[in-house]
Order: sequence, then structure tokens, then C-alpha cells
Amino acid sequence: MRRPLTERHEVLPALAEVFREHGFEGASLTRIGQATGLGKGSLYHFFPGGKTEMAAAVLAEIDAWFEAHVFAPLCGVQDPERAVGAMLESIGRYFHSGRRVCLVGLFALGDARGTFARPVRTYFRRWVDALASALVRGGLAPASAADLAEDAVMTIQGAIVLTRALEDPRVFERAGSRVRERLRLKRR
Amino acid sequence: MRRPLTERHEVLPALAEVFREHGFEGASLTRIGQATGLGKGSLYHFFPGGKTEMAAAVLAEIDAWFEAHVFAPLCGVQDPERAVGAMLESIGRYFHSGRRVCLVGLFALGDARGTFARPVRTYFRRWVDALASALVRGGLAPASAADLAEDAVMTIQGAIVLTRALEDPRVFERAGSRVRERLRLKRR
DNA sequence: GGCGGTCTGTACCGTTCGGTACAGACTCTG
DNA sequence: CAGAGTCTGTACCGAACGGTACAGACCGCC
Repeated sequence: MRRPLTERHEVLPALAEVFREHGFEGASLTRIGQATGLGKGSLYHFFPGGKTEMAAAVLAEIDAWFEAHVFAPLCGVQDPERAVGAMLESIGRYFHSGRRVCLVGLFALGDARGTFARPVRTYFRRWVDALASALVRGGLAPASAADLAEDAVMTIQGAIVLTRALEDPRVFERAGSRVRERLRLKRR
Repeated sequence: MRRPLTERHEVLPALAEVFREHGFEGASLTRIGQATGLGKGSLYHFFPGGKTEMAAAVLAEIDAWFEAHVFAPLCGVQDPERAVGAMLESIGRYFHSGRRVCLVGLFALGDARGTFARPVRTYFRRWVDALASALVRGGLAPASAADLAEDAVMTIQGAIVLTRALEDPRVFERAGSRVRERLRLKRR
């Protein structure tokens, strides 16, 4: 019936959700097994390195998704102003208006600090740089573009924290319009 | 030598650091015991409710500290502009320029979501409201004061995430100046 | 010095943890 | 259908988990 059967990357979304909901330490193999519908045997077949390898794989897929849907478009040839708007829209959908946690940000806060420091750093640096490059192509000076990009990324991260804390998605929406306004304002 | 011996609140700082470093689920009683120098027996003597009560006590102390050193001054009689500046300075010292995690924000991201939703919500709401009140006393319209206050708090939270991710305290410092500038800019 | 209560280290409870071993059910090839 | 190889559920391991029980160390007090 099914092909060579499940492939490794097919379980990644479910895996990611477990890590998002419970963090690295809180994501037990039992929970992971339930969420993916896989027994430990299958899990260790796909991820011989255990939980660490699972989390690394999830991070890698997240990074790939952002590279394709967020970072690359920012660096692409299309109108930079439109690219920035598209980013904010993608981000809003991806994070479910702040109800969904940013796993990379969560790991940055300490859940599995040392282990994933590198991919975490790379992800955020790439995000800031990509956004800054779009702003530069939009006519901004490199210095203020970098400053503005850094501000935008951290505002989004803070918006996720505050939205979940206050349990009110409008917080995230307001943050989005604020960022949009700031990025547009500085253009001229 | 020592008085009735250790009091409950004397172990709270060490306790808080363990939760900050490992999150709620990652903070095992063994680690807590090592960090506080107390055996399980003593811990359960002070916190009959176990780990949950420990975390609640830590949150309560954090809240009290912010109430005394951040929120109350913002609502006080002193010059609002000076109060805002003092807040940013306190915050910077408290969070070690972003190297230290905000435990309340960490809990908001999911580590112990349901259990501490109430104190988490209260803490952030109080923070935003206190800052907004200072801005209103500074001459701002209530609506834009609320907007600006929300933006400042989320920027600080995002700055902590980004500072730790990039492992560069200057990120936090830059965020501080940006917030300061924004809060001053709108005054006139 | 004895007393009563507060405090604390140790041993232990049942459970769950991350990880391993392995038998057998599957799919494909011939 | 036979065989090789891939996949997967179950049972199991030692360690560590959160939490409890309790004997005794320690204290101010008389």
C-alpha cells in the first residue's frame, strides 16, 4: 500500500510541534512517539543520534523553510518594499499571529543552549542580514539598514513572547503594523 | 551561629537561576539541590508543593522586585522622562545586558505554560500599563502611550532573545538606545 | 543537662527517562 | 515462493525523575 514507508522528513512537522510545545528537555520520547505515531524503534531507525539528532533535523528544516520563503526573497531581485511586506505576511502566517512559538528563539533562551548555539546564531544572523540587504537595495544606508533590520527581527521575537504572555493575537498584529510602518518610514 | 537557619526566601535567587538556565522541565530536583546546597528534605520543608511551588515562589519574588524597582517608580510622582530612563537602566542591569534570560518570558514561551499563565499575564500587563502611565503623565495621549509602551516591552523581550542567539551584548545595548530614542521622540 | 520543635541528609518509593536489542512483519527482487 | 533487506512494535535496560518517610542533628529555652 504505502511506499518504502515513511520517510524521515515526513515526521519532522509533528516532531517540531512537540519541541515547540514542550521545549527540548520537556519533549520526552514517549510524547514524541505519540505525536509522530512511531515507536521508539522507528524513531531510532530514522534518527540514530536520538533526541539531539531529532532536534537538529527540525532546526535544519526550519532553517531551510525560512531560507526558501523568507531569506531568499528578501535578497532576491523583486521590489524590496514588496519583499519586506511579503516577509511580514509570511511570518504572521507561520507563527499563527504569535500563538505559535519560534523554536529557534526558544532554544536561544536556554532550553538546549550549548548544543544548538551554532544553528541558532546562523539562523538569526541570516535573517537580520537578509532583511538589511533588502533595505539597502531600497535605498537605505548600510548602517541604518542593519540597525533597522535588527530592530525588526527582535520586535517580532518579542511580539511572540508578549502575545503568548497576554494571550492576545492582536498584540502580534499591532507589532506587525508597527514594524511595517518603521520600515516604510525610513525609506524616504 | 546562624539564626533559625535558612529562610525560604534565602534560596530563591539560586532557585531562580536554575529555572532560568534549564527551564521548568529541565530543572530537576537534583540540580536544584546542588544549586541551593539543600537536600530534598529541606526543599520540601520550605516548598511542600514541590517544584511547582518553587517556581511560583520565584515568579512571585521576581514580580515583587519589578514592582518595587520598575513598576512603582514608573507610576510614581517623579519626572516621567527620568523614570523611563531609570527603567531602562534597571532593566539593563537586571538582565545583564541580555545575557540573562527573563524567566517570565521563558515561561510564556511554553515551558510551563498552563500552570503559570496567570502570573505571567499579570506581570507583563502590569509592566506595559505602568510604562504607559508614565508616558501619559509625560504628555502623551493614552492611545499612543499604550502603543508605545507595548512596543518598548516587546522590544526588550526580543532583545534578550536576539542577544542570546547572537551571543553579543551590544545587541541589547543598541535595543536600549533605540527604545530610549523612541520614547523621547514621541514626547514632543 | 534535659526538652520540644525546627531543620536536614539519606534511603527509598513507584514512575518515567533516553537508549538498546531483537524478533518478526513487511517490500522488493528473482 | 525463497531470500535479502528494510522497517517497526515490544520488551527491556540502568539511570534519573519527582516525591515521601524518617531518624537524628541542631537550636533556643528552662
